[in-house]
Amino acid sequence: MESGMISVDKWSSGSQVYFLTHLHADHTVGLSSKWKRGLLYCSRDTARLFPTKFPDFNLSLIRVVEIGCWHSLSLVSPTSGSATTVYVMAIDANHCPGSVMYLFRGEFGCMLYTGDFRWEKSRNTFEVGRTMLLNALKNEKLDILYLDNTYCNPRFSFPSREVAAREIVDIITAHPEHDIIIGIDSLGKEDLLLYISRTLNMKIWVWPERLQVMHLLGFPDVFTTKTSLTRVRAVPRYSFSIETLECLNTVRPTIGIRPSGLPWAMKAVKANGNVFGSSRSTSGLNKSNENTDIANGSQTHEPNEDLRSVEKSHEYIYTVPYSDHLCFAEIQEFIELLRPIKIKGIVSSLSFNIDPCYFFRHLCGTKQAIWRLHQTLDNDERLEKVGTVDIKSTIPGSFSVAGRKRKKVQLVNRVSLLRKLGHGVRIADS
DNA sequence: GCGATCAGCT
DNA sequence: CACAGCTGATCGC
Repeated sequence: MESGMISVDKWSSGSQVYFLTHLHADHTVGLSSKWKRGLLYCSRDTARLFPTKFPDFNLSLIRVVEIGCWHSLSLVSPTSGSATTVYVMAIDANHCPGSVMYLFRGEFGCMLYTGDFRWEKSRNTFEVGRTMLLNALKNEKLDILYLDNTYCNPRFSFPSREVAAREIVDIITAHPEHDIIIGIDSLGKEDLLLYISRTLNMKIWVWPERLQVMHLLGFPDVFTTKTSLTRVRAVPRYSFSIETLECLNTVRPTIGIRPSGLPWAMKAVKANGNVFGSSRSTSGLNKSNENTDIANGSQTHEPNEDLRSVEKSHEYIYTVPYSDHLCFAEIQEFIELLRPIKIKGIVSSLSFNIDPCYFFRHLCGTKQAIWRLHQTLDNDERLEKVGTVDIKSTIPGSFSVAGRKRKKVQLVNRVSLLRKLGHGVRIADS
């Protein structure tokens, strides 16, 4: 059996300690109420929410990592077998309540695992997080960055959540006689609901389990399970469909709002056949940035803060690019700030390319020799090669990595295989 | 019968 | 397409 030191969002055996970035289901594949493989480190909010997801979990195994503080762990070096100390700091990831990124320092070097995150300059806590990260790094190099590359392609461009939230409020205001339903998940988008509530001075209906989550997180008392108190309801995304909307409209005029970055990403893919295809306007409402040369490193990519990006995809449905993952421009800013030696995406794709190395290798520290090897290859070949560079040769102590895979639908067998892979990383295997 | 995993859907 | 997730079927103990 493999032995290792630390796993992040990865729950197979063989590590000494385990870290969880946030409680979304695709990061907890393999975790269960019967967990007993070792200590589980997470943020305070995640710890607070833990029993709602894993009711019989042995809470004595949970260790809270306070945000912004260095924590030390006494572990056993998988290479030498002797005691070694690892330091870790959690930093707010602004993805969903409790979500954090982890910065590790140890014999393996310095690594940052972002988990899912967003990096919005306009957010009022942005400077706090940025300063925390830079102070923690001091002047030391970041050996490896495990990055949320969900939307790592210049075509994936959407505004800040602040802008998207205003658009959502505008839609609600423009429908004063309508009921409104908003599709959300079991965790995330709370800030959007609070913004709607504050701006329009109304309560928001949520389903009972969701109300419990709101209470556990200490949100203000603007959420209710009483339908009569409000015309705005946040409903589980899985129960949000055209059929649902049509059914509701037989009773009362109702519109649905889908907050998601995904349709914009997908539209870019669909309009061009692939993400590297020639630029073409996809809609009068949504103009993605027309930048195909990012890989050469000569251009910057500013977010579209002022575009009208609401899409009416159906008579009753508005889709708004409110994304809890960072867009391409934010990825670029994040990498330019940190200048890691090596980048590894935590999402790998079979259907279209989102490899951060393809777009940002010119921003990486000292790995030019490796990239140079591939410079004579054509684009397609290079794309395959850079994704498989073995980082074990670059980091003392060695890492072992498993990425979260995106699914490709045509190949059914492949899909079930990929499902097993899940998320996460284990560091410092022997 | 139970939990874990998988298929299929949005 | 599939962010993150649900339901229901099937598998293994």
